[in-house]
Amino acid sequence: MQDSPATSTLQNTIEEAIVSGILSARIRPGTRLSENQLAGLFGVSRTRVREAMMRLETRCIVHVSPRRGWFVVEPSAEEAMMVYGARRVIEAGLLRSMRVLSDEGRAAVRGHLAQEKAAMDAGDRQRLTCLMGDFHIRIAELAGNPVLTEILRDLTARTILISMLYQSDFHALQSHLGHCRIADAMESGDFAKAAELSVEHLDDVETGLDLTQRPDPLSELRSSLSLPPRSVPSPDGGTKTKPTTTKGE
Amino acid sequence: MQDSPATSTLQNTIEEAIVSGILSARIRPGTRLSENQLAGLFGVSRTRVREAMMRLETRCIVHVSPRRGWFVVEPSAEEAMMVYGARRVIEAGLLRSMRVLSDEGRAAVRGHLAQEKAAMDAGDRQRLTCLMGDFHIRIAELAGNPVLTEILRDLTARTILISMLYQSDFHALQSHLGHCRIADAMESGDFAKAAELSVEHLDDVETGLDLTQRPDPLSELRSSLSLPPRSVPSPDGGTKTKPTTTKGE
DNA sequence: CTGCTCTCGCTTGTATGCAAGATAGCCCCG
DNA sequence: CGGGGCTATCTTGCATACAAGCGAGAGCAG
Repeated sequence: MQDSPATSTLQNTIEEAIVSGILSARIRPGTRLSENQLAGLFGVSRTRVREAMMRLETRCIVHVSPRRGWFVVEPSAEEAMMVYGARRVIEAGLLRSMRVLSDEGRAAVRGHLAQEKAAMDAGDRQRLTCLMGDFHIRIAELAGNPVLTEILRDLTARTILISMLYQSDFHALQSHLGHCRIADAMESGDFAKAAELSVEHLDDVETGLDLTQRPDPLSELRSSLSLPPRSVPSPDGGTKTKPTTTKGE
Repeated sequence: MQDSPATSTLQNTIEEAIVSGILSARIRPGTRLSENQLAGLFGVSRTRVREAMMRLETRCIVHVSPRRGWFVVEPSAEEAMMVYGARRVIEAGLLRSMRVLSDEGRAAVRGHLAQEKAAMDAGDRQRLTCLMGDFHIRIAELAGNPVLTEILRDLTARTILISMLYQSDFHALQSHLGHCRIADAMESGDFAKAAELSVEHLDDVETGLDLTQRPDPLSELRSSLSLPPRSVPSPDGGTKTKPTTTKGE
């Protein structure tokens, strides 16, 4: 199976280090990723860092502003909606395509929900964010299609960036309950219902976002000057260029 | 403003040239892509070619065999099933998520089907392959989600590679009729039915593949020797097309 | 004639060097 | 004191140089 990242070890080290940093909410959107810094950090030359960056760029996780630097993407409100839309489609389709839930599958889901609950009780928001995203990846995994799993992993990474940008308050309990309901439906073999619940759940999460709070303080100025909304590097709708300053926190 | 404005135009040129070559079935799976050759062809240095290759590699379109070269992927039978599985999930989910079909949408679909028919009547198999893949991309486009469109584009590219490997006889008429049925369901507003038809259609296409005909004639020998399954993509070197050689047709 | 070995050439892998652009800060001017 | 331009510096962009590995083919031994 060629989809798994096992090609060149160190190369993927850089790439996956950043992805895992995002998945665990340790790297914020807009973070600048200096080639030199990373090169020093990993003890390699810029060449390999650049390669990792370009790979991440094709995965829509990182973005380059020419001659200025690499930045972790800050999805716009439109992109955010697209990502959630894509997740709704894929996850619902995935659940609907499932026929049985194996015993290991059930155990995995149960175990995951327990972890969610533990993190919630401990108030560990960072870990919770990570687990909340992982839940959907787990489901994709037990559907047994690595292609889809890979796709959802990247979408989840973007989702986490989105929530770091727009999520004012984290309705952890609500999300957790959503997951539980989905799991219940799956265990009862009603995958159509699980699919519906999944759509609802993603809707809830998306509604919980405050998409009015702009990550780019200049966007309204930009539009009032009728400048191109955002530089769009890839056909899929792009990321914006933004000064290096992250908004104060 | 669909593609890169002025920054990495050439970069994307190499990448998209290869993808479009695959989408139009002009580049066969297993084709060797020499960095030097491509560099000369595009008038750039190997660096940029390598960058394009790595981007394509993260999209699972190209594959590198260390110190031997870059090759267009030759999906295994398992991968082929995974790709079809992913497409079923995504396309069915997509159709099911649609609510209306705009007038332009209907026109686009109709126009596309007409093109299919024309190519079929003309017996232009290459063009037909291209159009057949494009149909699904078109549908994704009119769902209005660029994220999903992008994903499906890459899956379609892989699908075309798969069909070049495993499709012994091309049931063009059957596929075309499948497309027509899906379009009909969409026009009548019955997207659930369109989704079902789409799943059936992809099933048909997949069933039409001869997944027993191995792209790697040595695979059984390899497995009987308990070597790693297919780390070397093109060991036969006989009938495979070479990059600059136009194969007769 | 067959089979082994060694070498040469061609491939990618990686680092480095130089060029170009953008930003920030300074200096000069009004 | 404020503003405009200039330079200094830091960033990426790209090409090139060198290193390392794999394979094909020549040459040689049996």
